Amino acid sequence: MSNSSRSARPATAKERLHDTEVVFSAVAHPNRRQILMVLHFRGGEMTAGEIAERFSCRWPTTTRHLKVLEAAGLVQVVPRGRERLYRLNRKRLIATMGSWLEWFEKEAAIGPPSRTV
Amino acid sequence: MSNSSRSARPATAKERLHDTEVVFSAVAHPNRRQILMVLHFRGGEMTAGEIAERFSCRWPTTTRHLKVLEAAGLVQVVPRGRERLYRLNRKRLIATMGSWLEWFEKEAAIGPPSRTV
DNA sequence: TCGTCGCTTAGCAAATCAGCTAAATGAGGA
DNA sequence: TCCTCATTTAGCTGATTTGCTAAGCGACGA
Repeated sequence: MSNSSRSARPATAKERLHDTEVVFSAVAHPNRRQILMVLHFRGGEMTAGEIAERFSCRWPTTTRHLKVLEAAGLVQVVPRGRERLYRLNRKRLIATMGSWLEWFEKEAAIGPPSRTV
Repeated sequence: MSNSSRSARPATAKERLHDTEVVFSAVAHPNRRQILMVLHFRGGEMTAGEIAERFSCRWPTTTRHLKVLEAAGLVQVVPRGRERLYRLNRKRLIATMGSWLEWFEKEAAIGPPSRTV
């Protein structure tokens, strides 16, 4: 993740562009959206196993989805014994998608951002 | 498009699910996000040619992106002479993505929607 | 220390996607 | 009528994605 939430300094345009890219790609898949939902509605924290047992696909497939979400900065992992606790990064989800969507809420007057895409 | 904006009756859960799916898939590609942006910041209406000339890829490729956006209900086409005018459906973009995102803004208390994904 | 549990990694196959070129279509103008 | 312009359709190719199974690995309990 090129995520700004890791550093104190505000994100550069390039970083924001990258964030948009990885987040939008991550949420493109229904199972990954579902994982985020489940995670959110179960309090924001679940082990890999708890997540995997809720899906029809095999465990390794879920693992990979989780890796995509992690790479997008939408979840973080905390190893706990032999389990892995996945934690939803709700703030990042809302910030990244929300600020993209906001461009369409303003009336089109000023002109587009320099490729915020 | 299974879009509710076409009929007067409120969308069923199944339709909303489908809408989420096609919209999120459509905005997953950077060029398609860019098309929506350009369209928005140029007033919401452009011909296929005006759109195509802003992109590095060939015209047929842009045409296909436009078809994806159209199938998602994010743009509508109005033939005008030998041109095709593409019109942004900003309301649908905001409604579909916004209402999905809203699930994460509420505190997780009530439980998830019945597979709104 | 040995087996099991929880999960990930490796690697394969099928499907989908995004780019391209070439050809087709349909409206308008000469 | 015939040509050209604006755009789409058809069809190919290579890259990426998503699913799977099998194997690996570290933590824990017996």
